[in-house]
Amino acid sequence: MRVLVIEDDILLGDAIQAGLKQAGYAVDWMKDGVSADQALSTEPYVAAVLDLGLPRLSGLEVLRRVRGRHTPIPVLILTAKDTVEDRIKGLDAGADDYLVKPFDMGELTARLRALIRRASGKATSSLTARGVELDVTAHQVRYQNQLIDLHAKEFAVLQALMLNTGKVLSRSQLEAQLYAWGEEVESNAVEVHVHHLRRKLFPELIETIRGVGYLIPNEGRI
Amino acid sequence: MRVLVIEDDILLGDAIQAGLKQAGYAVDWMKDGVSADQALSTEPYVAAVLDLGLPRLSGLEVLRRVRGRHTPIPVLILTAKDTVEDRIKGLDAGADDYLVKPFDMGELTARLRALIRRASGKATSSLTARGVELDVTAHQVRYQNQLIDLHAKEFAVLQALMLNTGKVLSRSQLEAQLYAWGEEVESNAVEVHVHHLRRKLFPELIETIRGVGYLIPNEGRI
DNA sequence: TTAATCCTTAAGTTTTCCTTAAGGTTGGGC
DNA sequence: GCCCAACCTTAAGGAAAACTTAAGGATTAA
Repeated sequence: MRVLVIEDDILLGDAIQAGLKQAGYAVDWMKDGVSADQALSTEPYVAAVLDLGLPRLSGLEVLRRVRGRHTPIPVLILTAKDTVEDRIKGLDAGADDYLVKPFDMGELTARLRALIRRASGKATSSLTARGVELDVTAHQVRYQNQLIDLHAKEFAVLQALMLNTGKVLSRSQLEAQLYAWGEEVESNAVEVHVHHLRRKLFPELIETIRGVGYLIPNEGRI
Repeated sequence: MRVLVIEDDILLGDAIQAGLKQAGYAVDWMKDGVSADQALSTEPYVAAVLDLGLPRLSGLEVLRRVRGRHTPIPVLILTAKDTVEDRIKGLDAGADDYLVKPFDMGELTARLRALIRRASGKATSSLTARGVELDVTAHQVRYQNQLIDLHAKEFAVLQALMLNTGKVLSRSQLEAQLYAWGEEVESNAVEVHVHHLRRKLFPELIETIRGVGYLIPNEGRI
């Protein structure tokens, strides 16, 4: 789950980045509109947190460009308390939610979580596939009524696969979702996580499509 | 299209009910949580509009019970302007969208329409020809309701031919699609893959045009 | 800071599958 | 009907991909 934070204020940006990492996201942080726009058009983020007051290219313009490309990524905008006007413009330009500064980190993560879930088209905050239930909010996984202890990266891999049940995700797609810019891996780390998941849950849960990637099959397969 | 409205305020509930009926829905209206929960577990609604402040059983609890039964029905919650907290709890509990009171009826119907569309629309990118169904995202092929296990290169050949149903593809055209620059093949590899496809599916699926190439004929031909 | 936990790395092992090539078969031109 | 070329069929060797394991490095918590 990779998110992009677009914020020019160093103090605030740092706090947001830290808070979101704490919450388990891979976080990229851009400090101006141009590079944010660039990043949004190339990297697979699940959501973006966007401050409307930005140098070089306004937040509003970044948002318009994103929507102009028909990118359906959820965007949460940050506005100052007194700029009701901006907030409305933001929502009109395609933002999905807003927060008024100053705000509580807990609220930010909660809203982001809700946005991501809604965007994925899943009704509940828990995903289920083949008897495995993954609770996004509580960061817990249950199988045969047992709590399974998963490490953060294992959880992230499983979540990505379960959000895309029935679709193959290539190793590089998984990596792109798991690692922020600058923390890429150059080894078989994903393979190892998959291996651990299979051991902690059950081997058939994750299928290997040789030469293509991994998938969790849909229920109802033979 | 049957929807359930859960609202204890008589005035508001009546207005919502009238508006939705106007918009063409069959509307049931429940005024407390217990009966709403009851109705949701027995009747086939396509969506629910849920006020969070309810007597007997809170809206939040109703929502949790619905999701606890893994009912994937879209739920739109109504909240008062000053209860941001509630709204977030609602979204986390599995609501799909929210509206802040007071709201415009037109907006309610618009959002509801969007939710229902999203819930019913699940796009699968699959090709079909002569009873063979190829799902690109899942990397799966089905024939006579059976999953057929294809290797990566076989899948690629079949995909290329199915994307061009009714057209002849020469061996070199196929090779161009299968191999990146620098890994060209200098043997009859494509022939072998075609052979395997014919064996795993059925021989007539892929026709040979001697001296030209291969094709999958259009439906309606021999 | 230390200690504990978790993640990445890398090397060895296993598995899968792709190419290759040789021999058989078919089809069409003469 | 014969011959050549194109295509089919088969099987095996080798190579690439994925699995497994363990250790050291990094990160987090105390």
